[in-house]
Amino acid sequence: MVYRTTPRMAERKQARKRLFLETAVRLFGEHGYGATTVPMIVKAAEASTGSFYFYFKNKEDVFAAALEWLGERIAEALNEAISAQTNPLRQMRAAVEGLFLFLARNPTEARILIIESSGLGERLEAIRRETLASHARGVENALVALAPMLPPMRPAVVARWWVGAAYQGAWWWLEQPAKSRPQAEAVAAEVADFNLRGTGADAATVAAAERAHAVHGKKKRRS
Amino acid sequence: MVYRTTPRMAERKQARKRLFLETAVRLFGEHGYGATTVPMIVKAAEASTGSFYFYFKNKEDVFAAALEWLGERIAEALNEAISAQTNPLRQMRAAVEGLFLFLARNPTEARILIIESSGLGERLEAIRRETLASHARGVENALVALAPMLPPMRPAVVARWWVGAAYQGAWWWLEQPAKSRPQAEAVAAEVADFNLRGTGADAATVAAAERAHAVHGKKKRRS
Amino acid sequence: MVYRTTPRMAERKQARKRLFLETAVRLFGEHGYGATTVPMIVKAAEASTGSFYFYFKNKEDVFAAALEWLGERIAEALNEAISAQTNPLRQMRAAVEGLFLFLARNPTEARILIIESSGLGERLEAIRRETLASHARGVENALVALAPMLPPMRPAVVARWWVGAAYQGAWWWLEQPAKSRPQAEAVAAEVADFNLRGTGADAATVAAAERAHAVHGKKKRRS
Amino acid sequence: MVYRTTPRMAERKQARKRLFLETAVRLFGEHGYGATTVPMIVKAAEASTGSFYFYFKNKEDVFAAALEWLGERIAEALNEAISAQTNPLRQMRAAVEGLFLFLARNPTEARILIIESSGLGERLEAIRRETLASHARGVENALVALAPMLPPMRPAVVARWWVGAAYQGAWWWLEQPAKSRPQAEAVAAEVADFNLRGTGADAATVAAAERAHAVHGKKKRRS
DNA sequence: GATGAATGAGTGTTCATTCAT
DNA sequence: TATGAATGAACACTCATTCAT
Repeated sequence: MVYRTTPRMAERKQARKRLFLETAVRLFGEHGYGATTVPMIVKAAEASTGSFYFYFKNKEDVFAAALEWLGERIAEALNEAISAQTNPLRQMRAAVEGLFLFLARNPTEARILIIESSGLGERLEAIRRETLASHARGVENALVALAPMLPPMRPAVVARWWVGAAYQGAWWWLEQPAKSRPQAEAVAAEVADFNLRGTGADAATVAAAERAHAVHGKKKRRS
Repeated sequence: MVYRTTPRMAERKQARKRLFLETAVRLFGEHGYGATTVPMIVKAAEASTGSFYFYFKNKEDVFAAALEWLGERIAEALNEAISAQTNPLRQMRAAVEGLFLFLARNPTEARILIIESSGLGERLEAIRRETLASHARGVENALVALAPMLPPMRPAVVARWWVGAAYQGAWWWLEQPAKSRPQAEAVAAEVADFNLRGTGADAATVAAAERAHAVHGKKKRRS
Repeated sequence: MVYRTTPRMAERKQARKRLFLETAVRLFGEHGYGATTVPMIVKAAEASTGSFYFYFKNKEDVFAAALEWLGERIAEALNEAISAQTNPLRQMRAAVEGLFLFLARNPTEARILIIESSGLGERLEAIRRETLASHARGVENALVALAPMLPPMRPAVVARWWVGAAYQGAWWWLEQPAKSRPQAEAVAAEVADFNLRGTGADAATVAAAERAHAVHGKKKRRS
Repeated sequence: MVYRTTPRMAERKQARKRLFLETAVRLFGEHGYGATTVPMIVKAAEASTGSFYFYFKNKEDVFAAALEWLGERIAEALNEAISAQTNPLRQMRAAVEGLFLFLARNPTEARILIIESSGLGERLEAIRRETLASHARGVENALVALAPMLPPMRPAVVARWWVGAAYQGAWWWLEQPAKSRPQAEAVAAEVADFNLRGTGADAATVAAAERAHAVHGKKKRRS
């Protein structure tokens, strides 16, 4: 007596949309926005044009959705990495490393965030800006928290090039021939070192932060 | 019996090509490679399609030429900034500041170096890579020269994100509403500080370098 | 869950393609390959550019298809004409007459086989060669069958100019102002006579062949 | 004191035009009318666009000139071949052989006469028609002269496929891989045999013609 | 929901032709 | 005369998008 309409269909629908999205992210990453065509996506997803336009208003729409989805995935990855740490300094370190590692491990998809900065219209640009900004935010907060111990600086700004260095590092890493690449983790640590030193957080500062932290919170992690 | 091309004609030809080039750089910077069409360039240059194809083999060809030309202009600017300094540390600082300022002052054109990283074919990608790499090279050399005074690091790699921070900084700066932007020079200095500290060149190192330098060359510039 | 293409749709599709094909054959025949443009075909077929390229990969592609289609139609006509005869000599005669009449009756389309021999790329040239060759083949077989009664000759070669004469005859006939044209059938017979005599099949041979034939198969047609 | 202007200049001018003409004939033969571009001709002739348009009104104009020039060359060759014979029958034979041999020996150029039958505009078509017709004329005259000895036929028409067979023969010959080609002269003779037999000129007729001829003219030709 | 045929504006590019030098 | 820069119409072809089935 159960009318099985909505649940399974909704599921299917979601799956279909997700399939398009994944395909789109990959193709956009590989070829860029302009050089990726709707026929390409449709073919790669083994679907039909009509189906595509059922789920997305237009090409820009998929790109936006792809961007957002990717942003979420990165945010998740970062949050996980950060929340594993409680000490602000360690969090900062975790943020760069997390970002770098995500980029290094999802190269094609990640490229979507690096390429095509302009000419995509306000809307897309806004989404991308927001994605990048959200990466920076975590760092910014940590910087603010540590401000007393650091040389004077504009946290919002510094956070930006902190992220810039991570991106650039990932880019460089990806350009290396796969066989002669250093360990991703090693490079991630190196970027983090560079950035941490860049903020002026020297050995003494680090030690101080550690101590300060040890006093307030004794615990470490949730389940 | 041979009808030579007069110097005047050659001059005109040069000017025409340059006009196309400048127009192209601007438009590519504004809209990206894919969204800039040949008709757009032609119209903006107030020329004709045929004329365009007389000077350039391809759309790709103009882009390559534009990239190269821009690369040269940046290199010039950097060289000038760097060669005004003799102390390696100051040179490094001059390099970041020079790059940042160039980007900040030639925003549309500079964007060409950031946009559309993939889908442009090997050739264009190679030119772009080379342009960016050449920026990093100056920094790299300085890093090598200072190696004994710095913590261990891969100069080639660090140079990359050094440049990355400058780009990201410029980008951030450009995004700010023009009226509320901080002084470009101030931000440039800030980026330089960040980067210098990032290399581990602390106050002591700087002082040491200054002294070392003072011995060889009877000083050069103001404090 | 699979949405099949209904038979009606398949039918429509076939019809559409055929429409393009017929239009193309006519235009190519009238203007030649180079002077026939895709817009011309599209307009004449009252369709759209996109539609055209939905059915054909290329301009070259339609030409190839047109050539093949025409070849089939001619082959059909010839086979019909030939198989109405059983005596090899009469078959040979039927072949020339059939070819001539086909050309004379489908002038514009037929022209496609004569025009633009070079500069069409290997593929097209191959198709055309094959079409012409297949005409010659029937004649060749008959020549081989009759070899003992004829002067020595290279059947493959002779078959070629046998066909050549038919083409040239048709061409000449088409050039005549429509009103002063002799009866197509009369000219066809004349070409056949010329060709038959050319092979050396004189009155005696013909008679012999008739007799030989009469023995096996109890006659077939009228005098 | 001699003002050397006109004579040498006129010479030069002629040479230039001739150069263009030769180049054009070659290229048209190789690629066809449509696929041969003015730039191609200009480049191959190592001249300039302006120069080209100084000598020819337009592209069609060169093609016409090329056609005419080629026609003259063939006519010359044929006349020479024919006038070496006095007996009409031998002349007919010489005509086919001459034509075949010319085509076989000047393949690229000759192709110009086979390709591109339509779509070239009335004027060009007329020139081409005339060129082909003039080949047929010699044959036609001979046929008329021999009419009493031959079966009834339309000389003008038969002459056309006589020529057709020669063309087709040459075409076939040219298609053969160069190394496995039979001797051009042998094929020429074969074509001539075929054609002669086609006219109904049997052994008896030939002998009669020989005799008739021997009576009137005793001489033969120059060295 | 799904399909794919249909559309036509728009792209990159070529080429015949003109004309100032 | 000779040159080659300049023009713009036209071509082959693509692609985002719509819509009848």
